[in-house]
Amino acid sequence: MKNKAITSRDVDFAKWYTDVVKAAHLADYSNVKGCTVFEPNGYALWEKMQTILNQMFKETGHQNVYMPLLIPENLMRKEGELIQGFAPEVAWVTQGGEKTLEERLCIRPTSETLFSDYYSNVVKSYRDLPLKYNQWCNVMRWEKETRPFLRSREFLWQEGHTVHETKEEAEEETRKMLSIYKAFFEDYLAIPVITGKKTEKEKFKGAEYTLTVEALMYNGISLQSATSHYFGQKFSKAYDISFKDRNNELSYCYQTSWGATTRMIGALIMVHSDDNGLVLPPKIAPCQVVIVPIQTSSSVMEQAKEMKKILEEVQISVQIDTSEKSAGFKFAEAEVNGIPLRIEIGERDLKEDKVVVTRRDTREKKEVSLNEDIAGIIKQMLDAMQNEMFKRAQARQEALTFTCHSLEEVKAQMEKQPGFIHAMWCGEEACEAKMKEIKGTKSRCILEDGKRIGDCCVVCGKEAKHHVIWGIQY
RNA sequence: CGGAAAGUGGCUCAACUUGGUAGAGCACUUGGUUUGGGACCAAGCGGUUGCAGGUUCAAAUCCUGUCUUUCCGACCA
Repeated sequence: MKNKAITSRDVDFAKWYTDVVKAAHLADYSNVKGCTVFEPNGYALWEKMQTILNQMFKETGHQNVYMPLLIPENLMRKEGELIQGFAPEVAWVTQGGEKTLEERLCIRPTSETLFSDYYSNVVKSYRDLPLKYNQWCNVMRWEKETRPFLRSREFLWQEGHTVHETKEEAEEETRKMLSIYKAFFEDYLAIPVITGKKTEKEKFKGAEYTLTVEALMYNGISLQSATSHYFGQKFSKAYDISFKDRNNELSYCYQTSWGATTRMIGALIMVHSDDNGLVLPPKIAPCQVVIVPIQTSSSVMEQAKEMKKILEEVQISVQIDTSEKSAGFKFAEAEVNGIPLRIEIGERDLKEDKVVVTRRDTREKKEVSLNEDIAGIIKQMLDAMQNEMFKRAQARQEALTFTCHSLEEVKAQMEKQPGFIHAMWCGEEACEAKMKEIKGTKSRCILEDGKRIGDCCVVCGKEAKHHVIWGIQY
């Protein structure tokens, strides 16, 4: 039976998205525009992402720290390009009336300035380098239009900020973090991504260059999903992060920053979920298996508890639905919440020494005998589901990836079905602006694969410099 | 920030045009019967209609402002 509360994905994608957010109890609206309540299911997903990313960051030598929420205006203004980029969306603290530049405070939209100011105090010698810090925090950007997880005014993220002795080391760090994000998206979120360099217009203001992870949603709209920036010495010179190098000379250090946000939850919804609600890849699902006792008799409950124990022994996360709801209600609830596998145990099964296992993504039911290695079978099913979800997302991305050689082709494609567009570009901003006239098509990233799919810029026809992926973004 | 629509118990909506005691279904609570795809019966709880102001004998209803949500643009993770 269809869940009446969820609009069909193919009828109204935007409505479907917000319906899933609400139906799966991920988030609720608050009284302040763009500030959402993270409900237990939504926050559990974020915690799971944090756990995995933290491990990846720590394995690569990063440490967590915490910087203040507030930034004095004069500190914010030291690096010119950054404040220029963020000025319209910075929220100021007006408590206390008129203030001087030193006294006026803003809520962090990002923390480059705070990290840089701190680094300028602690970095004295090449022996102090590198410093590889990360923080998990909230930031605030005063967005005009907001959507849960995809674009909110307050959002949660991690921002890594590192300082290095050499350009080479900093650039290597920038690349390494990009590859970590790519691995996280593909191996855990089961979302295929493309990576590349942002154009000058699309890069993070204040960076020398920005590397990006771009994903394609079910409806063909692109989502900038994580970024890794190389700063060179821009901030170190503005904030005076200098040190005595190996030749006893004063040098400015090289910096990076990289971040990923709660927007990843939005990506999970828009890539994998369906008209029955959330669908989660097993490796990111806070709860991987729900056991539904059909009856509440003690023999059934005993079997459910036994099953939970067996699965937990092999590190599978399990919940038993002990509510007094009907079986059908529990099935639907487990589905809308996106729990990867559901195990049904009832009187009928006890007699036959079996259970019924259902996969959330395909909704296929399978009978498994209790005489078999049930934990092994469940583990296999989770692995298969993880792999198949990635492959399905990959197939969808490929089906929505097109190559265009003229502006007319881009226009025709974007009006018919948006997606990733491969096209050559001359490097001029004017041509990017022309592309934008087509339903807001923007460059997603410059591919660094060295391939050329043509010699001429898709817009002006002059000599092409870059192979670019274009798309309409969230 | 421009254009459009909406806001009535937790949810979906009715009553608004033509001002006159706020209703229904679902959910929730209690009791009972149930349980293999969103169970059934019975009895209950819950709203001064987003907020503020105005008009009026009287406002969910008319007017003004404001906040929030959704959609379309512009801006952006």
